[in-house]
Amino acid sequence: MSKEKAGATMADVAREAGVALGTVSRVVNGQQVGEEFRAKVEEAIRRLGYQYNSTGRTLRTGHTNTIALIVPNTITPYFALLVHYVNMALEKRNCRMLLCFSEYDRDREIEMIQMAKQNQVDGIIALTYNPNLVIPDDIPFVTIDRFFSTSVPCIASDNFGGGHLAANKLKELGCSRVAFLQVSSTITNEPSKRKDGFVSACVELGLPFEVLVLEDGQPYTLLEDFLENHMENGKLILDGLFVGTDTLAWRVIQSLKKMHVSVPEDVQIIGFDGIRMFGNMEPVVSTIVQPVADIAETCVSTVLSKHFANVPSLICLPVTYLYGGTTKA
Amino acid sequence: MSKEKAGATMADVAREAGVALGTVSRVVNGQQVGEEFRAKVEEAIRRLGYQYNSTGRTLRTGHTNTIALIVPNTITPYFALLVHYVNMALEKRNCRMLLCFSEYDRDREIEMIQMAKQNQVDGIIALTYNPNLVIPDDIPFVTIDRFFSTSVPCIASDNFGGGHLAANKLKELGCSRVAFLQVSSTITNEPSKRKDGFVSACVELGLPFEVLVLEDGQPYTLLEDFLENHMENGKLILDGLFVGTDTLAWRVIQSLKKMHVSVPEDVQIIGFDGIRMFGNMEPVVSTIVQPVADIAETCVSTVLSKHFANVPSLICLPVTYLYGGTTKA
DNA sequence: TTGTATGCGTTATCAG
DNA sequence: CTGATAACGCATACAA
Repeated sequence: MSKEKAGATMADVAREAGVALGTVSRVVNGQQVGEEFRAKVEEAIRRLGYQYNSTGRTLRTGHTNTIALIVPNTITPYFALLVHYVNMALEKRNCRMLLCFSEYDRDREIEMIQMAKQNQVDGIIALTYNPNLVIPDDIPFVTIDRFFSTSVPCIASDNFGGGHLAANKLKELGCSRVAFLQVSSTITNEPSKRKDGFVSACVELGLPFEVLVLEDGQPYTLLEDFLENHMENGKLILDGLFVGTDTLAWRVIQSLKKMHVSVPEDVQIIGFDGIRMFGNMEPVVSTIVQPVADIAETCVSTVLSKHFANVPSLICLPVTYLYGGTTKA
Repeated sequence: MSKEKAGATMADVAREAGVALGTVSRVVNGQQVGEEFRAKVEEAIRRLGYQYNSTGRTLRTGHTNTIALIVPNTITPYFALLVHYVNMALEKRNCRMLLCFSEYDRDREIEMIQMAKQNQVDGIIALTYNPNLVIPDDIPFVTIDRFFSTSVPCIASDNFGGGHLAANKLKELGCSRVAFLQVSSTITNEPSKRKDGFVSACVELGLPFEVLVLEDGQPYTLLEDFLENHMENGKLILDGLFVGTDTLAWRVIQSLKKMHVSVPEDVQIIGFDGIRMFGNMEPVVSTIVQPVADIAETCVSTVLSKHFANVPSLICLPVTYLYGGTTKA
């Protein structure tokens, strides 16, 4: 009785209601329609159990209200957060998310972009690592954490400011000899500026510092070697560490534990990202927090911007310090 | 020279190549085509920079090679893992993922399903909590962790077996008085069986046990009260805890720390899920590991099954024990 | 094997 | 304000 047929179309509804196809479309899209007509159409929709089919509109109009998001994976907590907030920002605007994982594979990054275009997405938001990725110019494209050119908007945290903040915080907490530790990808991207900000602040503050940046393929043991080399009489001669990511900070802490160096008593540690236990509980380490929700929101509003051509080419969003047990309170 | 026009279609390619539209379609879809024709078409595709548009095919054939995945969010590590493996399993089959977050909101769960249908997805995989969710019967629908009816395939871990395993493990590790702790959602779902398996094994083993199941809205302090009530002379009279999730296990450990009870010396703790630090590092607690990759793979192969009607209505996948520092080694 | 022609469900233009 | 009709890009049944 209630459902006559599985795939009723607007044409079926029109026939059932005794009106024209166009009228049904107007009702469905909430446009101006006479009250009696609207009632007839709505009744017919109910009777037939009509379900809107977005494919027709896409074919006709060319847009899908769908944005592709390309990230390496969703296992890494930072990416998981990003995916979450991007999707929420999209949904607020009645958009869908096509989620793609590159797994740090440069060929896949290229395939995903092509696939997204074949699916007529209205735009692409991507966090990529392919050193010579070519950005399509026929579709709004926004990158996260990586600047390509002035015609490709890049959204990032204020990485430089974050490095600056970390150095100042360590100084303020009484550190007198610090180091910056990082595992860096081969490409130059915005996160590379964490070091620059840190170094700049150390110089300003007159705070003695060292820097160790491991290239992506190099073994983690090099970092442990660095720490070993800074031990004297069983004590670490550094009393403050700024580490490029929370993940790496965590590993460093495990290493220090094995070396019987206590955190934060012997050495204070600040990470970067703002990762929390189980996603929303306490922070894993004292850290510089990326404003993930803001980043996501900005990516979405940028990629959907009506005047995409006039959009800023680099937007850096402010970071904050968060105590997480690995610094003095 | 290379790109004549942004939106070349098969018709354009056909004209450029001097062949029929159908021939282009056949070439693009890798069907049998004469060698000379194929060459002409491929050349024209190259010249025009033709990009396949999947919308036309969807309109024509009704399928999208897209599956909707509905989960509460992606901040919670377990869901983030699930999303990851589902997407990988889909991609292996050349399918896309439309990711939807319900945020535990029952109304949103309903909206997401409707939205997915409007977007012509080929199937839906959902992990939901709406107590009276009505499952559409006109589209393949697979649920995770929750049995609806024999016509709706449910994929889950062997939760009962996991509870059993936890009890046996605690016994084997020398525990003599144990408890099960859980915060349970209001609906009955597969994870509810963790308790049943645990209780069943304790009875078999003659292991004294207690059970505390908090309803979803109840405050966590009730759990702390339970622990306090089992203190005698500053010592906990329980020496083994099986906790419904790793997240809760972690919170319990924090509470115990405040009560000066040490883990695993005074009390051994086993969680459930298999969450790791930063997604892929060491486990957070000793735990029963859900086979997330298998679950994802099974969901995908089930929802895409050619004979969806004949698919099993409940598939339970084996869990394993993993040492994570909160039990004796 | 290749060409031709139709229709998938919708939007938008144009008449009425 | 409503009705009729022509696209949108592609797959496919049918004719050649």
